[in-house]
Amino acid sequence: MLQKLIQKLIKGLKKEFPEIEKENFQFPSRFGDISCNICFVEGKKKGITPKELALKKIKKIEIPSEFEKVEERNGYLNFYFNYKKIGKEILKNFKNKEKTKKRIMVEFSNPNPCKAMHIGHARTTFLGDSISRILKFQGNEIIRANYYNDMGKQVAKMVFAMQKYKIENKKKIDHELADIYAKLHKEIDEETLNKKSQEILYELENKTGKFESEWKFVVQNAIKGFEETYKNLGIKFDVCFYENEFKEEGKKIALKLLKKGFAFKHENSIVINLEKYGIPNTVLVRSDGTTLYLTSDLALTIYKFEKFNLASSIWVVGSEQNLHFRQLFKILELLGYKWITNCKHISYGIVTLRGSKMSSRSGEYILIDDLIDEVVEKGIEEVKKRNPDLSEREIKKIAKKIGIGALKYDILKTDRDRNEEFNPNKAIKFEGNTGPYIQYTVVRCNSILKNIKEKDLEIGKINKFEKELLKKFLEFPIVIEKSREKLKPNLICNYAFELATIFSKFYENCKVIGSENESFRAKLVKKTKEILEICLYLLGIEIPEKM
RNA sequence: GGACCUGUAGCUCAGUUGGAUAGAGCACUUGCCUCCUAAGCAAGGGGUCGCAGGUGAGUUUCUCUGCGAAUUCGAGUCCUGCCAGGUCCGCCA
Repeated sequence: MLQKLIQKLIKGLKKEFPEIEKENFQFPSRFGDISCNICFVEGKKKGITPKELALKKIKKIEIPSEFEKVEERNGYLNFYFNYKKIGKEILKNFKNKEKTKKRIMVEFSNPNPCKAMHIGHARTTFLGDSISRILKFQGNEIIRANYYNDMGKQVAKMVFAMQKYKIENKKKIDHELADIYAKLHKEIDEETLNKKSQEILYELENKTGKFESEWKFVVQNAIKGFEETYKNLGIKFDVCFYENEFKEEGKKIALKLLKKGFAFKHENSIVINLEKYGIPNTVLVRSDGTTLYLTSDLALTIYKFEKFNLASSIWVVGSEQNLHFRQLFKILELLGYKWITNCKHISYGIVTLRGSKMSSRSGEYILIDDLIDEVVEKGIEEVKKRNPDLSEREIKKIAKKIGIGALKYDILKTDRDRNEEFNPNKAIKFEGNTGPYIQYTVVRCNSILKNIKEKDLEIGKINKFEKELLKKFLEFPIVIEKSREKLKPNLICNYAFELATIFSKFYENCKVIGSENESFRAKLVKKTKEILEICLYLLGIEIPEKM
């Protein structure tokens, strides 16, 4: 729709400005509805100031009927929409164009079975969920994958901890495991810990049966704990991978790399040679024959493409693993896999708490589960205040949607390239630029629509609040497109908040029910609701019926 | 030391392809519920956009046999250098 409008402008301006193209236009613009900088470009060439040129040309310009007027200001041409004419078109349903229908795997969350999930994990989990939704909305077939690193040094340490400490079953099991993991690091010196865990890992990886029962206990219970958390958060996966299943195949690949001359032996370990590509070398197989995370990831990635016939594969993993993915992709390229060009690492900055990174070792972290409890508790309080007649069950249901919505929005609204300072007090706020504010706006929309009968659309005089809404609607497809392209959910947050703010102003100033412009205003309400619903859906946030 | 990311209001963050007078939220001050939900709206103060320089006789990139093409009126946005913070450069994941 916007493209069409700009094309019409270009057609109208072509006679006076032969070189004009769509890059000369800006939407949205702070001045007018669409602004145009062509006079700066052509003025320069002709040696005339933009203002002079603009004033000279402005009278000769033909403006299409979709526009009401054009103004010169500081050398810019500012165009104003004829909202009455284009209103109906804007209010039509948003259609998703360019359905791509590719099969894409999105791997995210990947918690370690010796750390209960903390806020750091929330970022990959919410980002992964949202990115999956954004890609699915485009028409793609998405396979959501979770990868459990159930076979590595951390897990070996955990097994060691199991021998030293008792599980008391007083807390959620994954929390208790996290506690003894932290305790282990506090009480045992690093050298002993390393030595001991390496011994355990050797037995586990070679499947000798030793330590197997402890290992199973740790992994199964940790995952059980995670599943409960996912359920609370409304996060689902289509497939789960377990690192232990890719160890053997990984080792074979390492040997193949060795044979082909891409890797070399160093003191009995196998090292991949990437230096000539400007990437640091790294070990694929330890001297004792055990393998590393990268090694199994090689096998897993090949498996993904072969088994699922993927068009593309995406990993939502923190920026601390940027190098890992460069290495992974380079090695697969060396092995000749063509699909490697369709692999993408979506990285994000760390979540910090009071300026420093959270650490499961030190015990300095906030658990997602604890935060969920807190935020739902607050939700219950707030819902009760406003809806004292509802049943306890009803209240809790609503409170959960609001609380978890607040949490997800808080994490997602920061650009993923940045580190994110997490403030628990802010994350459970329900006012301002928050999830609940957006939810509240939708609930208000519904509350109006409930009391109104749909009539034929008639557009009368349009005031500035109504214009602002129409203009914002026009921006929606651009935002969707951009968030897809960059895979950045925070762009959706920004837009949703801006739209909700514009709507709230409209709501405050324009009575809908029983007004002269009822049919038109009702349609604006409906459209706002529809767009915000899509935004919240793409962010993975549910909408309560009441608030 | 090298690679990547970040630096915008007291705090947390937006800022489109370079575009006009740099914006929110929180916090603080003050108004607004007989009226579609006050989780809202209205008003107010608060800024060296880390610092410095550069952007058509130049530099960089692309392309070609050579010719050539792109990039400037305007920088928070692009380029270079410096400073500060973060992450990684483990036989961790």
